[in-house]
Amino acid sequence: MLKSEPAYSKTALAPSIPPFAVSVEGLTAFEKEIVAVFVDLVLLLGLPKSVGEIYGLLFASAEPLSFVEVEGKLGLSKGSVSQGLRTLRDLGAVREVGNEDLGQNDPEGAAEPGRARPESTPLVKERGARWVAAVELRKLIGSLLRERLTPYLERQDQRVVAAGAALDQLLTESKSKHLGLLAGRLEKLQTWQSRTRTVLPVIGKLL
Amino acid sequence: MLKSEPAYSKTALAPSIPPFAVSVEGLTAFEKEIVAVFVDLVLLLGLPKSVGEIYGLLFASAEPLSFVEVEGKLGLSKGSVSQGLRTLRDLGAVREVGNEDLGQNDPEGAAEPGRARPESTPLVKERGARWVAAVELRKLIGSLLRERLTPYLERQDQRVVAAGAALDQLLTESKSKHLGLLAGRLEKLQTWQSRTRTVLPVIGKLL
DNA sequence: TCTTCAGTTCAAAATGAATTGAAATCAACG
DNA sequence: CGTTGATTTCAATTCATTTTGAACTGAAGA
Repeated sequence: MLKSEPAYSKTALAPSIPPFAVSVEGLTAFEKEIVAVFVDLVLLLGLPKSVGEIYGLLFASAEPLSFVEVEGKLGLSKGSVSQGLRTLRDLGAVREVGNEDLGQNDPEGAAEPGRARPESTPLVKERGARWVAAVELRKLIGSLLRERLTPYLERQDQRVVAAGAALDQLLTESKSKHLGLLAGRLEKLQTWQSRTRTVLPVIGKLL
Repeated sequence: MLKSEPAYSKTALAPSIPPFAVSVEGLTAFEKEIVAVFVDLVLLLGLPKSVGEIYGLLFASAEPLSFVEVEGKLGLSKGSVSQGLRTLRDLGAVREVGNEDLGQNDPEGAAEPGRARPESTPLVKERGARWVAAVELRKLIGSLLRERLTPYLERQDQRVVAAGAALDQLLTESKSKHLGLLAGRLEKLQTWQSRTRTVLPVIGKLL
């Protein structure tokens, strides 16, 4: 459901201030910095900027935020918020929590739609879900990396094999000469690849 | 320029990475696979596809290739080849070699009208440079990674510091309450960041 | 049932990096 | 020097992707 690709973006809505110009009017300095941190991280990993903005905002928020709050604070369109939240949920980076009582934070478990409704009590009557950042960065980064790296490694494997076959073909046709050199290079590719395979999990542990 | 003459249109509907590139007609199966390997690598690292194509072609070639050969074989524009070779040279991924001793003629021999190098004039008439892939993959990947990661890490450092300052600000204004939670998160960010710093060099060694 | 509003979908618009192409530059050679 | 061909430069274009926004869905609630 996700793909990749390097990309840069810029938020609309603030055409007047060229360089930094973010739509984020309503963010505190703290929130802005944290958002920037995650925007960069996410761009580095090839996800859309808006995804980083949303995660950063939730990470910087002590209480869960609603869809509408995210939309408003970041000045993103509904579409972007919807897709961004879904992406993040699928990655395990963000969690939906019941909206029962906003007084608390750090909720856990039980988020079923059929929650108690204190009748006639004032306060919240919003029905929308609320979102919190899942803060285990390790897992977050892990799943992001895995999501891109796994398909990548598979493709590369196939290609190296195919290249080997093609080279064998050339060898039997044996106009050989420089072919030994090419064989050597291909071998380098292979060893590098298998090394990657063994090293990556270790890295996962280390981080 | 002008207009029309699109000649080739790409499949705009295919969302994933299409394995077939329009340009590569004159490549052997071996070359195609190797090129694909490096195109993917390079895209993963956020560099332009053409850079991967060029490096892949050189990696798959037993002899050095000239600018024009690269251009022709890959069907890239001069501009792309120029920029790509420069990028690769700056990365240390590719090296310019003198064209004095070509040892042999063109690998394909089809397009080029004979080497026509009579003995008496030992020195080439071609003056263009020729290019080889620097095959130490370790260094290649290393410099690619370093090139993106270093500025990234610097920026992130600054931001985390700024976020800390902003949070302190909030703390002294002390509308505190949830702020402890935020402080905890910020700390997580800091530790994760320093861990990254220490782990990355290790990774560099391992690969 | 009707209304409202949170959330989704998807076609169209906006964006910005990669690529092109043509003119400018440069280097060797005659 | 002047020509020729190789390489660079850079504005214009293309292309892939993200973002938007309006129409839609569906559940609460009156």
